[in-house]
Amino acid sequence: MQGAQSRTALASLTGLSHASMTAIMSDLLTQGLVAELTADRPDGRTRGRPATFVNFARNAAHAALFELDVNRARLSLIDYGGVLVDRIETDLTPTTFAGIAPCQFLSDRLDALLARTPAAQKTLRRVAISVQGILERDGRGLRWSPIQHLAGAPFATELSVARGLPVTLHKRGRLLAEGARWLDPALHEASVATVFVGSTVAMGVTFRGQIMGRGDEGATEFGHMNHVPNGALCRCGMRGCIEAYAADYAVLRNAYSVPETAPPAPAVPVQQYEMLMQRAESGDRSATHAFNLAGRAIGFGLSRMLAIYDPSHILIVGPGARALELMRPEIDQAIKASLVGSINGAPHIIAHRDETEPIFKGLLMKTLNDIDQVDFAPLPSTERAGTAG
Amino acid sequence: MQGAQSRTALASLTGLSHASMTAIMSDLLTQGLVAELTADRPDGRTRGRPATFVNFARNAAHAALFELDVNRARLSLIDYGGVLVDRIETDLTPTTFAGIAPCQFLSDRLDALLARTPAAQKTLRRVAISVQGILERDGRGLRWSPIQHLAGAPFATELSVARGLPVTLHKRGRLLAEGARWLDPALHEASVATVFVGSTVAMGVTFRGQIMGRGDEGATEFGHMNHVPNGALCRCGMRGCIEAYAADYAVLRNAYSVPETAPPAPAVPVQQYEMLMQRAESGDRSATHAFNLAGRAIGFGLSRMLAIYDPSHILIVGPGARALELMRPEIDQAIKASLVGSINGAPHIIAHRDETEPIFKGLLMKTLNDIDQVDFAPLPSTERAGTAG
DNA sequence: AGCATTATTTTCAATGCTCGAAAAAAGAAG
DNA sequence: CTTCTTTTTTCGAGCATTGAAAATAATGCT
Repeated sequence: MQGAQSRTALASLTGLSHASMTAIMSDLLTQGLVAELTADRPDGRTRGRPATFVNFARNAAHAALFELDVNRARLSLIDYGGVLVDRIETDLTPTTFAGIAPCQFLSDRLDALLARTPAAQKTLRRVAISVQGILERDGRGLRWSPIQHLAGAPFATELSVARGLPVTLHKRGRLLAEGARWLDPALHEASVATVFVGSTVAMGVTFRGQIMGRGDEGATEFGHMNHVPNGALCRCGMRGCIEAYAADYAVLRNAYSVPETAPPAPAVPVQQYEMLMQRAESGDRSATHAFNLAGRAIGFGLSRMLAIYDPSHILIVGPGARALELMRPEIDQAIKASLVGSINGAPHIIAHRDETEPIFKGLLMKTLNDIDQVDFAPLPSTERAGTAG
Repeated sequence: MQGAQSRTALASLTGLSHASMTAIMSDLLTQGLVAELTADRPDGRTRGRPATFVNFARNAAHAALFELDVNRARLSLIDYGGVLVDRIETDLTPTTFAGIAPCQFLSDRLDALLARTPAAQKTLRRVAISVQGILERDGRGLRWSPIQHLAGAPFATELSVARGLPVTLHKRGRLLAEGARWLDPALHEASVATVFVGSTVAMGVTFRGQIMGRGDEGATEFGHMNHVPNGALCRCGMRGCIEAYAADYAVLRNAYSVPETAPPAPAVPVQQYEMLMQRAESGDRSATHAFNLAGRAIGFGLSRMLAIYDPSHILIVGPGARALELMRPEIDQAIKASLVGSINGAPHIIAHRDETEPIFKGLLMKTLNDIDQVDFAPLPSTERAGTAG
């Protein structure tokens, strides 16, 4: 979504008439949600009345986006135009949240961020947090998370009270789905499964453009789908999950022939995981074997998913996306051993290079949408979606 | 959907105003799609202006519905009011379609049906066929079916040409989903997984009232989800499918200790399957063991499904629904061994007594809807759905 | 400079769907 | 025969949307 468009372009993009577009835009202009760009853009067309471009008014609102991962916390300040204004990154360790309450940690980062951009303080509308794990049913806290000491306290509610702002919690898998829709216009209304492979294995799923999962905050637990009954020990405490074969810690464990019932490492440094890939790419037997096991787990998982849900696109994102080619033979073989795979053929599985973009994009779009839907209440929901093309 | 309702009732049911309801109904009345009932119904209310009930005009259209199963073919004539007018049943054997082309078989039954109700001939609008197996992508034929000799010929197209009528082919799993929505108003907008257990294992899935699957005719292949790599031989030719443990032929095979790589029986008589249940219910060890294996396969299948899709309701239908209590311990145990199951608890799984009703109901509603949407083109789609309550 | 050309944007009257309120209708109760 | 109750219809208004025409703002050509 880059919204600098002429009214005519928006009209054909949304399928509305020019007349409607004028009416809607004059509404939004008086509300101060969009602005006309005076700077005439150097685009090819010269004849005719020059188009006046409209865009979201960047200062109409700001939002703070936290992305919490096993080894890193990232806080981004974005404006209503979807532009990244500022960003703070912090390393996390398995003991971080043993030393500081999650709410306090988040509040401190937020202070630091706002200190650098004081102007955003007045227009800050929302805080959104991306987490891994299983959310409470009400979406206000975590029941379980691979990030140590994070589950338990309802830190979203605490932060909301402390700051007097709406704070939303989003499962990473769900944001993957949201983000994938915006990576490519072709995916926006398609059925897409987006698989994250890295410190965890997660999946976001859209079905004809709708994000699947129970309730508004639902998501899948692909990483914890059973692969082998009573199999390898997973971080979640269960045995035989896909993640226990395909996440970074699992590949590490298998590459070094650690028994698969050994407790998983709480966090794997990025470099170590990258090194494993290099070793496998250069032919190292034990590393290759570990990635084969990972591919097999993902392959059977996908084959089982295909029996229920048959997306038009399968994307692999995250640090593990680089290892897709190492895993592909096993993935293909597992899928071919199933009826759907043998009849429909293996689906197209593609790796998306930038691991963090889908999650950030998803968080960003979801939050801007929340601002539109909730904070700036009665707007036609088609309007922001229309700028996708 | 029983449409005999007063305009006032319909208004509150649909949420539309009385004024709109009057307008819509007068439209439909002049189009001849609905009729007013003159027979005053003996309902409690006496005071006030008596309500005039409106209902679908039964003679506005008719449809012929085929339900093809492994051992039986059933043809039903229904009218626009959704009322069953007549029905013909025919036993099928694995050799039936070796002797007669599917199109010819269907056409013969259709002749027999129409001979008994000649009045329907003029208003017959559509033929709809419920089948098992995997459809071609265009939905006009079968790639594979457990019904012997049925796959291959594009008999839907042939019949359509021969009769000059639209003929649609529907995967049974999909109809399960459609039918389940109409079994209970509470299910209509819910997320429901409906599992058929009997001569096959099939599943229909709705997500917030929408039926899932690729394209308009998509459905799931739950029965052919892999349960155990390289496991029992399935009718589909693959190994380790859930069906190869949980369908009637699989239970039979396991109960008699036939090796699980032995070719599946092409059809199992209903009585034999019922007898197995009785033996298991009265404590027979080998029968109990066979149903345990079936429960385990279904349980792991559901647990794997839950990792991706978490429905609010799980229904078990079909002949095997009677055996649910035999299978439930293994189902529960398999689900409890997964992260989602252990955190969210085992979902509510309920058996639906009448096995054929969901499929027939689904076929009926889908076909009536097709008549509305396609044949009586530009009607507001809310109108029929509104009569659900 | 003046006019034709081109493309964008706005205006305007009309359409279609919806609604709330009031009115009309059809009986029962008193 | 009047009053009451409930259903159904009528009526005018509101609202989002549209196509067509008009207005606008530039360039290109003579």
